[in-house]
Amino acid sequence: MIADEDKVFKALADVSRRKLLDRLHKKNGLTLNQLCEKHDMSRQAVTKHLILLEAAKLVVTQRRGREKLHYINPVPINEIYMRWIGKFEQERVHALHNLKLALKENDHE
Amino acid sequence: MIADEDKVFKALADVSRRKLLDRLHKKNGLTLNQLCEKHDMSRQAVTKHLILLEAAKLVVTQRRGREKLHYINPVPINEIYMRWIGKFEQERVHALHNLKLALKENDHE
DNA sequence: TTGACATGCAACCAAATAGTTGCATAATAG
DNA sequence: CTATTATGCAACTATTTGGTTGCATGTCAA
Repeated sequence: MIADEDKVFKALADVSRRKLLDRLHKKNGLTLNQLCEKHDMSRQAVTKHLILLEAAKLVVTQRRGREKLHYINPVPINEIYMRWIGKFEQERVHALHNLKLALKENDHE
Repeated sequence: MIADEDKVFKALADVSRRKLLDRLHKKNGLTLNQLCEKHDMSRQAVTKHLILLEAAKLVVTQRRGREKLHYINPVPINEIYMRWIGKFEQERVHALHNLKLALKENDHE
């Protein structure tokens, strides 16, 4: 069973949090202050979002002196896909993937 | 771009709505009343959830006389996976690698 | 036609959410 | 040491969310 499926879904439900994940995806290991730049809200608001992302284990953190580094953790998203989304979509996604491969192969000819 | 990415994520954020999708996945084309059975809430609460699922295009409906039939639609979930979740998964190994490096660095202190 | 059944609509309520501000604490640079 | 920087904590607020109840509408069966 997924430990905190609900936490993951709820964490992903907010566009600000998805944007934070996007930023960590582009550049991993950002500090809180770095994550606050380019976001139109207070540092404390960002902190709260990061707390939820951490609780959902979508982000893991590490202290370096007075800084807190944030790293994206893809495992929960993978689990969501494997155990929940997959049950609806697995066959379809695989079919599309195979189709894409086939078309790519065709390109090479 | 995904038309209503936010609506889909928000629709999936509630456990009652995920359970409704589960039930439609097991047996498609259920009426509102059938969906209300086995759920510990009023018919109107279920209706509201179904409205959100419909708005996110996760469920499509069809009238048959005085009944309303509900069908699961896997397309939005597929899009979420392909365009959003996939981009994290592609980098999964890379991200884990960075995390491992960071933790290792911390060890050296 | 009339009563029962299936769904729709609107007003209301409590709790959760997303945000704010102000102050506290801890680490680093000079 | 002291000032600055980076983060943490707490109280407060407005809005959204998930639920309720009551009544209305539309369809079907007897």
